[in-house]
Amino acid sequence: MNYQTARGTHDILPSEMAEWNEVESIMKHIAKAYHYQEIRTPYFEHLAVFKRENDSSDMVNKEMYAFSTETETLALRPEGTAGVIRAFDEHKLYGSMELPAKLFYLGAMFRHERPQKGRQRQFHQFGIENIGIKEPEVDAEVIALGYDIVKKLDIQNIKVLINTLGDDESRNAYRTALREYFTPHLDDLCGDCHRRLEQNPLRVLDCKVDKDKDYMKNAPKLADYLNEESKAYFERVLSALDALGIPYEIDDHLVRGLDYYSHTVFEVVSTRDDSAAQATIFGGGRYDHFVEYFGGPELSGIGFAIGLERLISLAKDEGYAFNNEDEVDAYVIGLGSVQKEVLKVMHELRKADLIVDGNLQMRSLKSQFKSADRAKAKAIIILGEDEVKANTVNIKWPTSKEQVTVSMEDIVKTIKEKNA
RNA sequence: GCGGCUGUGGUGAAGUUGGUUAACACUCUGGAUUGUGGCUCCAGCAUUCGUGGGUUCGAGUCCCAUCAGUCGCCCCA
Repeated sequence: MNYQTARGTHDILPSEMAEWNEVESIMKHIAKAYHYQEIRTPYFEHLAVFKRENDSSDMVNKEMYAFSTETETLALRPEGTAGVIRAFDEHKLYGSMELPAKLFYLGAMFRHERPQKGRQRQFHQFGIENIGIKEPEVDAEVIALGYDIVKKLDIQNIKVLINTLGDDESRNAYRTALREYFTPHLDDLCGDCHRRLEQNPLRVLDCKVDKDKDYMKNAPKLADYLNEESKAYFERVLSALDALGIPYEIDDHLVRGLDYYSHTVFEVVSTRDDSAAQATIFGGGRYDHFVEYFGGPELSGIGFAIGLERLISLAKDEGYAFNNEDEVDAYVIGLGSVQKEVLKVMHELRKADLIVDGNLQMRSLKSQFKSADRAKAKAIIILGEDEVKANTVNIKWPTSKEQVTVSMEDIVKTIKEKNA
């Protein structure tokens, strides 16, 4: 029997938690600054929430953890947006919340892919959804929020890729053109592309298998099928980004894997060489019909998701200094049979809201000092049988080596004064 | 899902054409030194080389399978 984490899953160990907590707190902080509110949806939902008709994405078609009970078919969530929109509609938040509804989420996602660096089967995403208002400036604001997070972690080597898929009219016209164009080449297209041509012809352009074929290069361009409205919308998004000082690159091949997008789509990628194949830090876009799909009104929304594992690993690579907050205000050393007294002293200090550790074994003074060092104690309290008799303790501050003897009653006061 | 590479203690690793006590460094544990440590010195810490089979008189070293990681593809966060 082999007891190890399932393939593509990972324990986050105590030594790593400080980084996670810091990154999560930065993200929550920034989300708050943009006046977003947190929402938590279940880790599994009815399969149908994720697997929607006409969805050609691999994530939904090949990578989902789906399972059945006697009465229902469920799936572990592969992404956050579907659950959030489902909740938004189910609880009719469009009626009770000010629009745009500004929501953020944080949690694990599950995809059955072959693991690699920056790609796990259980991974964590922070994401936001801004639902109900369709204005180019909102799109820019959403991108700015993600950009702020990345910048806050001192990640410099990135670029923002952006594109527009246009509105329904533009995209339909373009789809028709693509189908007409590719149908004569059908025999020459790869298997995935056959499916894509049916479900979402835009993604044929994205195909890496067929990309070098001549007819690919001469394929119709989306830009030529955008109507004036869509072009104007995109222009305003770009000019808003300019106003915010966010540099970007227009990438007309950026289509993105999820089929529900329209208008603005974007992706922020690392430009570091060591980022390997998994360079995308966050990505997202606008969706026009998602809210209706789950039974709500016709509202447009926009959102993105950030991969936490990738973000943390990049922040480290880029030299971001994480705080190590595991130090202790006081460590209590006991000499002789004083365990009970040590316990009492610790108890008093903890009641006073201090972080305290101490030694409850019979151990040599030396090894106890070692433990105190390891606990990064700001103050070391030494308590022996003599002190117990005299109702005092010795307190030593390791950095200054200063030591005082105080009465039991004054420990909390002394520690608080000296540590501050 | 496809192809390549890798897998030795808590960590970084050495291990020659298979040859019998698995180097070295760090960490750790104990002691020198049960009343003031972080230096120094001494001692200890892998019946075993990811796991399971096989070849062989003999396997960490060869073969097969399997698991995991990693790189590329695909996809994406």
